Formats: sequence, structure tokens, C-alpha cells
Amino acid sequence: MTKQKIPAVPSIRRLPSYLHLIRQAESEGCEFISGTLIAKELHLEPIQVRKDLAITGIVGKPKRGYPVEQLIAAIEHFLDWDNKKNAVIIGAGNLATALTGYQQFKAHGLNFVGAFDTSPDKIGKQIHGVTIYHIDELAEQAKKHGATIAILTVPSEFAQESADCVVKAGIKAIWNFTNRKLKLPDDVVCQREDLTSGYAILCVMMNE
Amino acid sequence: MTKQKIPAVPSIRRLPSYLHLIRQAESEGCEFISGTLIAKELHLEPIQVRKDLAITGIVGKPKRGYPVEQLIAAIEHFLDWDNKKNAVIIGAGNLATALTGYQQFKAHGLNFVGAFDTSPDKIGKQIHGVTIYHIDELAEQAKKHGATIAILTVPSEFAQESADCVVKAGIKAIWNFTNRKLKLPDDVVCQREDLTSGYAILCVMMNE
DNA sequence: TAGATTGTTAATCGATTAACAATC
DNA sequence: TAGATTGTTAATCGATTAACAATC
Repeated sequence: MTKQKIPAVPSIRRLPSYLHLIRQAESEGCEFISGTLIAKELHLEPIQVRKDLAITGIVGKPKRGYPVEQLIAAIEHFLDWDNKKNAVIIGAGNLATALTGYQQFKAHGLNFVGAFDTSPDKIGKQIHGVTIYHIDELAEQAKKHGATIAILTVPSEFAQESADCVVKAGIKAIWNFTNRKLKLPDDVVCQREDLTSGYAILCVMMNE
Repeated sequence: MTKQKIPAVPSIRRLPSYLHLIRQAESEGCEFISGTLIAKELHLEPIQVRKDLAITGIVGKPKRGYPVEQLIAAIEHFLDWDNKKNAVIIGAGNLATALTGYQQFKAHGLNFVGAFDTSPDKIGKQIHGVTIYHIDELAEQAKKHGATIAILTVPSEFAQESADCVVKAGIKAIWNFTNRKLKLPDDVVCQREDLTSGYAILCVMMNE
């Protein structure tokens, strides 16, 4: 019943970039990093960086900036990236291969415990060390490995039925790489990643 | 010197979803589609859909909605998706394989004319029919094929130097899939696609 | 100390939403 | 016609930006 401070989505989107930059500073031995510097590197306004970093709860020192080590820990904690999360990936195609091989995800707690497909020639094989199972085994494997995230990389015509399987398997978070809006129960969260919308922005920018 | 109407980025981001849905309606034989229906399907407010569609210049008919065929043509025209664009892809890894194989891009005018890498065992091979060249051949091949877009899928430590090659090759639009901010001349447009920021949103949503 | 940088409080800006007359 | 849907004009909301005192 307390007025919950909902963290602003645009701020959350920027945090990973900050984290990346701050990590670089750490590896160069910096103890403090200023919002001014971060802003300059990322072409943002210093005040925006300060506002964003405020949501982590870390306070900076005037003249010096923010303590690098604490800030890294705080951002990671805020994003829950200091917590390992088991994920299944639905659809074992090219995109699944790209995502399972992407080191950034592993580094931020995402652990692939299985890939799922229907194609008989894929089942039993592995992609980047992740075993491919038949989609019918999803519920069993998801439970066995404690999967809490499902990543959807199936062709869009199978998006909804795959999502239904995911829901049936008891998974409450979906990262949807298809271009379909999914019909989901209220207690399932979903983040849609639409590559064509980024492409649209680029196309419009090109004509100016 | 006329006050240019800058199209709002959030609106542009939504257009591809509208287009997809309207195309479905077209394939089902609908002549008109209402903003109300689109809103319901995509869980948006009807007024937002109407505002967004207004940027295409198409006017709807009260009680019936928007003319499907005209609307499709207008959205595609607005996004310049009715215009073929030649693209090179830098880095011939898993993500490049996923992107070159993604039918949605081809369907919206994106034509891959070459992939570029430095790994000797990749050069000369093809991914989804796209030949892999050595990065040193970028300028030559880009000119030969009239490439206007470069897609960056290299490991992030090579992001900046790859971008420099792209700029040297005379390409003015970059779609950047690395997590690095690029230093670019003012006349080069860049759209960054950061998969970790979507992951960050999902992680925060899961903890609520 | 002097001055760069912080966090806070207020102002601005832009996007979303509401209200409603027009109309097919 | 009646009523659903449109486009316009105004209100609200939230994010970004500005101003500035506090401080190391």
C-alpha cells in the first residue's frame, strides 16, 4: 500500500551502458568515476546520468564522483544481475545460437539450461553446450533445472503456441524475439524485442 | 527553414507492429481496419494508434476505420521500406547468420550484399547466400554493390575500428549491435541495438 | 582555499491521454 | 437514423533539463 517508486524504464535501459563503462574504468584502476565523464563518453547530459545513478542508492562525492566498486555492485544488484537465473530457449535456430553464445548474458547471470525445438534432426544436439530437447519435454526439463525465464526465438507463426507451452511449464517471464504480441496471464511478465523497430528508426533517420 | 515536423521516435517504433497486424487483416480480405481494433490487439490506447497513424497522412473513415491497402503502402513509404537498400554486415558470426537469415528484413527492403570478417577460414564461404569477404575489401565491395547500410556484429572490442572502416568506405548509416558507443562523423547516422538493455528491463520486471 | 561535482528542487519539454464535435 | 469511429484541440503525465546550494 506504500506508494511504490516505479523505476523509469528509460533509466533502466541506460544502466547497462553505464555499467559497461564503469567496469572499464575499474579495470583501468579507477576508484571513482564522475557522472560528467560518463555523460561525455555516452553523449548524454550529466544531470541525466546523475538522476539515473540515483536510483541505485549510491551517493557520490563532490569533486571526485561515484565510488566505482560500490556503483558496479549497486547497478548489478538493482538489475538483479548478481543473481543467477536459469533460462530455456524455445526455437533452436540461428538466433538461439547467437544468444546462447553471447558472453554478455552469461556474465550477467543468465544461464541456459536447455533449448527446445520440434525438428527431429536438431534434438539431442547441442548449441554452445546447451542440449536441444523436444518441445514436449519443456515442462519436465524446466522444472528439473529450475528455469525462470523463457526466450522465444521461434518463427512468429508459432509464437503464441510456444508461449502457451511456456506458461504451462510454470515459467513466469518471457523474452519474446518474435514480432507477435502474446496473449498471456497477468502474472507472466514479457519483454518483447522487436528488431524491425530499430531498423525502422534507422530507415527514417537515413532520410533526413 | 520551415519548422520541420520531426516524427516521434516512440511512434516510429510502433509502426512495424501496426504494419504487421494490418498485413494480416489484408490477407484475411479486410478492406478497412479500425484504430480501435489495432489498439485492442496490441494492448494500446485507441487514441495513441490514431495519433501514430496520422503521421502517415492516411485519413480514416468514421465508423469503418482506415483503408488497409492505402495504409500499408503509406506506412511502408514512411519507413522507406518500399525502397531497396543494400547492406553489408561486419562480423560473420552467429548474429550475422541470424540477421542475414531473418526474412522480415528482406521483406522490408534490406538486401545483404556482403559479409566481412578477418578469420581466414570464413572468407570465401557464404552465410544464407551472402559471400564473406576480408574486411580489407570492404570499401571496394561496398562501392561495387552500392551499400548504404553497415550492420555491426563484431565483438565489442573491435566495434570502433570496424566503424572506422565503414566510415572510410563511405557508408553513412550504421546499425550497431555491439555494446559500445561509437565515435562517428556528424553525417553518419547510427542506431544502436542493445540486447542487454531489454534483458535489464525483464530482470527488473521479474522482481515486482 | 578554489572549483569541480554532487543532490535537490523547480522548469521545461514532449508524449500520452482525455474530451468532444464531425461524419459515414 | 443511431452509433461507432474519426481527427482536433486541450489536459495530463512523466521524463529531461536547468538552476543552484552544499561539499569535498
